[in-house]
Amino acid sequence: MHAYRSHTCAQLTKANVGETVRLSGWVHRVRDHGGVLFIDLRDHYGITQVLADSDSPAFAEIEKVRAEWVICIDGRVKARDASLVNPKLATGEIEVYATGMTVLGAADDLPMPVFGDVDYPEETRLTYRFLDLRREKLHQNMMLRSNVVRSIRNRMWDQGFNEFQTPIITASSPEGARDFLVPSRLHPGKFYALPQAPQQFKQLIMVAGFDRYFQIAPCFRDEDPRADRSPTDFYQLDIEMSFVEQEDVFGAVQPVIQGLFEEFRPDMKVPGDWPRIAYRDSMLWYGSDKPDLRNPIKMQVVSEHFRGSGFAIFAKLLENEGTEVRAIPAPKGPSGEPVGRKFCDRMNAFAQAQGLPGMGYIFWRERDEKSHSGEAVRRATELSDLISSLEDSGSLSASEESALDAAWQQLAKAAEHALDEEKAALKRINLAIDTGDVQTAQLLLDAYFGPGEAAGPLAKNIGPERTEAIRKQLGLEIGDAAFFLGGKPEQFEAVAGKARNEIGRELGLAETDTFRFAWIVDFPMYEKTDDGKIDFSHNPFSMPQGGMEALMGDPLKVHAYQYDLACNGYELISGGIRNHKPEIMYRAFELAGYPNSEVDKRFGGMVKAFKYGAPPHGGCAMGIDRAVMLLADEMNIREVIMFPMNQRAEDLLMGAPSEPTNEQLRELRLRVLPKEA
RNA sequence: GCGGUGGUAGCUCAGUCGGUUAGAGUACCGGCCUGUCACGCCGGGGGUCGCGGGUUCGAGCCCCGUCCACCGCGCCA
Repeated sequence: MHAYRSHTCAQLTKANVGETVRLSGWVHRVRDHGGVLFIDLRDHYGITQVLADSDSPAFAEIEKVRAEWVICIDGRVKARDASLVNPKLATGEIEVYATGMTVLGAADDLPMPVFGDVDYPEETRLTYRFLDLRREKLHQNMMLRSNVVRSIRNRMWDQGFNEFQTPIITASSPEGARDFLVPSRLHPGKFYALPQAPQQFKQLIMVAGFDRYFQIAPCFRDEDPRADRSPTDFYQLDIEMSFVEQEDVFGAVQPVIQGLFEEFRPDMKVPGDWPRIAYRDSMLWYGSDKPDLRNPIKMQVVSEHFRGSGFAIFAKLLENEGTEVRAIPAPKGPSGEPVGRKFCDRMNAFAQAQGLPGMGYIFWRERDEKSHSGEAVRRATELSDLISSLEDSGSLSASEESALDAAWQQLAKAAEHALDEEKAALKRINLAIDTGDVQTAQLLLDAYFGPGEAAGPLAKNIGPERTEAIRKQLGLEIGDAAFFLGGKPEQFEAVAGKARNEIGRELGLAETDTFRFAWIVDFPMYEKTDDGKIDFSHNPFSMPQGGMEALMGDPLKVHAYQYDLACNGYELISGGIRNHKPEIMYRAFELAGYPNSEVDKRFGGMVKAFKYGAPPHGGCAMGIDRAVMLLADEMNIREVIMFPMNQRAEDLLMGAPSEPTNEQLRELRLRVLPKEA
């Protein structure tokens, strides 16, 4: 017999009944009935019920065990009566009658239970991470992660990629984030850096001719965390390919990612059409460069409807250079419940909480028939239909002309008690029909006599014609609403994106059973910093679209061969076609204010390599932690990392960071400055 | 660095308008219990209400400061 076990806690079935077995594991749960007691014995693989009664020689010892002790049980496999079978357990048809027990590792009282799925404070969970990891959910998340990494490797190898390891202790590489530095003992006063990504190494691997590289690579960045961003370190699937254009990278990556998501979430849809969306469009339509496309809301520019309108805030604002008014359409959700004033006011408050002056809104409701009867609405619809068939035929027959005339007369009669402005509209409709201006005629018909009317303070200010034109542009109907934001787009875009999410969520518009992917492309190469300087807007390694020629014009108009893959509101992948030409690289840096000497100093190794025959190349990197988050349906990245840091980048279990000994500091020739008062 | 939310028993939480000795569940300890699988029943121990100050006859509750945690912003592909 093996020292610890003959079977795991998930293995025994009816077929083993009568066998003498040895099991080891943790005491998951004890149920002591006095004369008989049950232990749920748990290991990595599963749970087996152990039974002992007063006839068992081990009974007295077993009565003493407590939750999370590690014990070894000798016993006999016994079938359970049909009425006692536990269908929730794989081993539920049997139990093990204990004849002997050894305590392998006793446990103190627990700071948090392993049994059950109650939420516990992060601090406790992180301090006792080993207990948390025993719990079912985290244990499963980590197994998912392991399986995901295996699947990724297999898929990459199958596509002819080779995995290579790159240095961890290396040179600082200014990719944007803050470096983690490592003091050098052999070179006092000098420091290594931990790589923010294996960026330069993978490009060197391409120059070295290996053609297709990948690595599950650790990356280190000294930045503050977010729920979806681990401080200190995280893992990437790092990919690089030679002799490729952007679409080649997409073509290599999509089957890996799609296959991965299909493999681990068979319950979810993974549509294979991954649109390419320009960065500029993504910001306009979704207010984000990582849009959640499960939400169907697409924002639009509606400035023209507000220019010179009675809504002074927007009308004035539009007189300034670079301003726009954008609409967030809010169609009613699957419930069919009209989007009303209450909801609109709540969203307005949401925008204000995000620091905007507010969001104007319009909602469309059934026409209130105070000024004219429902008859007018019906006649207007008839007339509208007639006009549109007229538009199709192009000219009027005599019978058509008289039909139009009759319809018009009936409308005028039905609208006998109309308000003055409606009567004025009637006249204009007639005129528009006469001059063959079908569009104007229909707009006026719908605006003043259509079945729906626009409501809300903003609608009153701009009047029915403009609101109707907006409704038509946005494709909305009665029961729907729209929100409006104005100003310089860069100042409200992000909040608009959040509002879009919030509206989609509250109205229940978004899909819940789908992973929606999209490539976001054509990122700007440069951006203007707050103090008016030109700087790289992403990483400086991407090839500018248009090459050297493009770098001779306005830098802010240059797009880079730089792309992200967005999935359900997360940025899953980021990559680019690299700049492999030294002269273009020097120029690119020059535009950002770095002289050639600076390029040589910071990327000397790589630029030198480019001078000895560099292939065109490009690639990308996928956040492993993020991918597992999405697959595990977790909102927090710590749920998919074995030993994560807390919000202040501390490892509560290991006690990092910690103070070095004086000996260590002396050896490194370092002195710690006291904290400033 | 800034903003939001929170901090009451080992753990999860309740605690009304400022008012008697701060409660429940769970875990732990003791007793009973031979078919449970969140076993059940009886009893017990366990509290600097994050910390400091203030207002008040009286503070878990109100005020000021401070520390800690999480979420967000800044930052970060």
